[in-house]
Amino acid sequence: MGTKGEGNRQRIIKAADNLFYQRGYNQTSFQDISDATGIPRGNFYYYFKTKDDILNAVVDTRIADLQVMLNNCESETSDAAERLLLFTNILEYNKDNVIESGCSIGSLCTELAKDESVLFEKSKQAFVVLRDWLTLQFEAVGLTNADDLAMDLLAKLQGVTVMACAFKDVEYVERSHREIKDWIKTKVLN
Amino acid sequence: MGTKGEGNRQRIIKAADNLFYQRGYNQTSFQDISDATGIPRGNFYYYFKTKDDILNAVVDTRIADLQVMLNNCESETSDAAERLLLFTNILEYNKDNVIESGCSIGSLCTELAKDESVLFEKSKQAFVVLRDWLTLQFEAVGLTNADDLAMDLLAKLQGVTVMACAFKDVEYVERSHREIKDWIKTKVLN
DNA sequence: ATATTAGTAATACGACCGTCTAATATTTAT
DNA sequence: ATAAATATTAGACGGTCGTATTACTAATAT
Repeated sequence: MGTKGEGNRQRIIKAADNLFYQRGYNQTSFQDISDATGIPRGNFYYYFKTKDDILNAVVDTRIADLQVMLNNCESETSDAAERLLLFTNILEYNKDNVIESGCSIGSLCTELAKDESVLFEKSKQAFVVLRDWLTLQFEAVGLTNADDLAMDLLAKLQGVTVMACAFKDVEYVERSHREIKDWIKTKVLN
Repeated sequence: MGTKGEGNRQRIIKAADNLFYQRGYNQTSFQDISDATGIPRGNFYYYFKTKDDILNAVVDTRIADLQVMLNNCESETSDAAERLLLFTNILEYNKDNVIESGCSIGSLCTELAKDESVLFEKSKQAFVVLRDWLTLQFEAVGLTNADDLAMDLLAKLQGVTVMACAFKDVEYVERSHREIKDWIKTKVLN
């Protein structure tokens, strides 16, 4: 069965993932993906009915990647507070990409929120995964307003990302990362 | 001299302003602006050489509007701390739009950062105006790291905006607005 | 009144978009 | 070996995009 086919499918998704992140969904054409992969446009429709389907697959892989990252945080330590601190490292780990293109999830939601389409709901799913996981961790440290704190932490990360991308400031990212970790510690100690 | 012409020019800018906000820059066509104004496409090029020129004019009017708002904050009170609190009211004042389309400045920068073009630099100017004004206010209350605090406040607003737009949550905006005002108060009292 | 300018409007251009079809090649199963 | 299923490829389709050109009307100045 389609082992070679799956290879091409994966290559299309991976290239689309990068392009959607670096150029935006609407600004990425089939030709762009074709150029990036060497796979002719016509072949895309063997794997995906529409461009929307490609985005669906991209978001699914992004969510899967997130799950892996969250699982790594969980296997690293059983201390929920420590897990939260580990989680925030994505900011510093991806700081170069953040400065260049923002957050892959946040910028996609921001873009698709303006289309009032079903694609926005799909892009939102990645945020839901993060929100739910963060809520669990804040609950695990005994905080009652865990969901609020989950939203607050995500908002902090998104805010830093938007400003860092706008002003192309690496030091600002590093400083903000430290302050976010401090904020987590103060919340957790109460 | 062209009084009627200026009228049409203003109508084009205003319609483009709204459409760029609600649909994004790249997703807004000349046809969309034509439909919104009743002004035929062909007439646009009498006032603007390119679509980029329209965006330039839109950003200029947005900055002018921001200046008016900041001047209102200044004329309302001479207390810089109070001015900062007044400034944050834009979040609650525009909460319906925020939930639907995000921040007009932030989402534009996020979109255009992916084009690596000169348009991004233009869109960034609105952020610069806000950052400079906020820095002045934090300095006026005697804080040494005023520019950092200006960035932090903008990041808070942007973060709340992204999350509020993603989850379409009005109560979250209101709660966050209260917490941002509390944060300003704690910073100002030290 | 008439020449000149300012402003309006219709339309065409080439390029590119997402989509689709049909022909071909490759792999798999019998 | 051959039929069937899987996979690949090129090219055409209609539509829309930003842009440009041209003809037209309204206003202004001499």
